[in-house]
Amino acid sequence: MGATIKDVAKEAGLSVATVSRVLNSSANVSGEASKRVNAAVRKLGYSPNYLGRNLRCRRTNVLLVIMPTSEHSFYMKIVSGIQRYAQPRGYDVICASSNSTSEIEVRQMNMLFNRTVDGVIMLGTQYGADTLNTLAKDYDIALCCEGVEGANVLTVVVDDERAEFDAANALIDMGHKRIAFVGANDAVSSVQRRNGYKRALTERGIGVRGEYIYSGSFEYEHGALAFEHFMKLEEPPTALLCVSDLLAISAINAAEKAGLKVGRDISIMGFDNISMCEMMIPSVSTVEQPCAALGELVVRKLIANITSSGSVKDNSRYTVGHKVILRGSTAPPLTD
Amino acid sequence: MGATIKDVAKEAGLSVATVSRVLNSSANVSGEASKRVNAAVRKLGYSPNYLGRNLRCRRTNVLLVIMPTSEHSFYMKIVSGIQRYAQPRGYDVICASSNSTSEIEVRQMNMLFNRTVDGVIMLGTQYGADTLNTLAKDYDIALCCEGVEGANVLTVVVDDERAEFDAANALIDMGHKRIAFVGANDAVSSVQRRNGYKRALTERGIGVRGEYIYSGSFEYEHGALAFEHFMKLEEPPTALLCVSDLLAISAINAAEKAGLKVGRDISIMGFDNISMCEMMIPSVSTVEQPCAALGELVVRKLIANITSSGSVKDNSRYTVGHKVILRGSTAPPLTD
DNA sequence: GTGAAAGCGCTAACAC
DNA sequence: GTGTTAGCGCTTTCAC
Repeated sequence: MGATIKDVAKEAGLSVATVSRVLNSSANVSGEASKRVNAAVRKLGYSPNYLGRNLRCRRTNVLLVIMPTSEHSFYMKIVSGIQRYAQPRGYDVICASSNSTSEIEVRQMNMLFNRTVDGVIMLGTQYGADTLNTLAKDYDIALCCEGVEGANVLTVVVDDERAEFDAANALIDMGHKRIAFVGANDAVSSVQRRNGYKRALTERGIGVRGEYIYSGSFEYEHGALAFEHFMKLEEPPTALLCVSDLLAISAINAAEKAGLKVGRDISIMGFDNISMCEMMIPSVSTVEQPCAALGELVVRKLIANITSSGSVKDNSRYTVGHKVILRGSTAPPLTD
Repeated sequence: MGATIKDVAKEAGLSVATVSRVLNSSANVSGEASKRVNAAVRKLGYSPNYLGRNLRCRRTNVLLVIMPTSEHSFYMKIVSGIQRYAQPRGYDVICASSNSTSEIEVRQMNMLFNRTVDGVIMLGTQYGADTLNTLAKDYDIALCCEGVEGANVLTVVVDDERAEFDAANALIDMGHKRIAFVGANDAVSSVQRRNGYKRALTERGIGVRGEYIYSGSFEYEHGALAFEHFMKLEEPPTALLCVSDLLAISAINAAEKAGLKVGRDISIMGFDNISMCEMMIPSVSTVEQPCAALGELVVRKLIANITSSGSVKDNSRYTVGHKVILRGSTAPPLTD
């Protein structure tokens, strides 16, 4: 163990330069040399030290994905999409979770600053627009799933406004008029989705009621809390549009506990299309975010930025298509 | 961007050696020097290049966790436990997913061979015992959750045999006699759990029936397949003991679809205690694997191995405590 | 308390 | 087609 390129050179009776050439399969090496180098590599169990290589080459071919929370299969699906594109192109993808904590996120970002990785994809961030804009000048970063208002940084998201607009329309098409929205206060995605929800109601001639809009967070319990809030109203909604599947599932559980049959007495819809949606009884209607497509697109653009060093960077905002999926948790309303 | 230690030295009017000393807060630096270095660092926006540092120091203080699949919150919980211990001790934790593919796993392991990371924790592996034993000689590796028969490698797991023994006994205590086992063919953990299941039945004077043992894989659909298999029997079981929560949930869905009420007509129990267990209706009885404890212990021992370079390595197998958790998906049997 | 210089393992320019 | 060598950015020994 611990053999270096020098050891290989000695073993093969060649110079380190030639060994390096063979290792990097550059042209201008004789078959004879290749053979001897490969034999030496095998014999010594040599593996190139990437610290040396990367230091010299000023790049690592490693990309870091920072997730707000790791206990959410949705994010990992995006990572899978990222990997599927990046690996065949010579990039390793690693991930880390910030627990939505600024302190940890900064710490992860250090891997970018200290050259451990070539680029970072953030599936949500605590950074503000100003900081992101500054960072984007010097480093290759990208946002995915969750944009930041005013950040001129490579961003790939679904059109949240339009997606929730479509979801709300699907409920209206079923006959629902009393549709409530379960949102998370702060996130851009949540705000956009709320806008889409409002626009759908307005365009279809249904008034937007303040008491039908709940603002909590992405934490699980807020689904149940929202449900309880709505049920206390004089005229409770017949459908709940939730800003995430987890919130929808939380609300579904609360509703069932309260004796309602979801998908008959009340309709509840999520967002994301996590795998749990199909595992639940009833299965959960939702808006699909195309994780693989999100991941692939963002990493493709990021790699383009990394390799096009020098020329101007692509800081655009891209959107990928969503899809409303109706399952067992939604149905026409019993009452008007 | 891209300032080096040299630039800082020049800016501060000191040598690179002194700058390095300040940066690493070593003794023997005057307050004056510190002040000037820090000012220069701030002014230049300097961040040390870890490739240089790590190359020189021959370590990276980065640990890699390889998961068989990333779309499984259970693994990420362990990663959280690992992080919680490692970060305050100066180690960064990154993770990658092998999709249970040998090829990808080898590729991830390259980060160990090429010195990108100091150690690897595998939450399941495709490697055989021999390979692992060889690797463990030269590198710092550890297994967590899923051991490998015959591998003398640092391993931290729950006592699977005993855990499933306890789970089976819990069902027997409820009055069940016709208890079936839903296992995954290959994995050591599954085999151990089957042994525990058998021992419980035997010790309580209940015969082990071959047709009550299903061998599939950890893939979701096998829960449903197992359920269907058992229901075709002349004397179907009254309880299913599944080797994972996901399999249990799959079986629960199949049972409900077949018109059974789980937690009354049939009892179904999982393993792991993933967060979904509490979100399901009915909530899922299971055996808790203490993820945080697993992660903390394995990384503690691994770091000890890494830092005790030279002296002999700890290749022991440690177990951490499990806990049977009874919820809505299990109940006394209706019939004998 | 500080500086000069060697060297970690590697690649690539240059010379032959 | 191959070898020599400089140097990537850093830490650390050794002198002073």
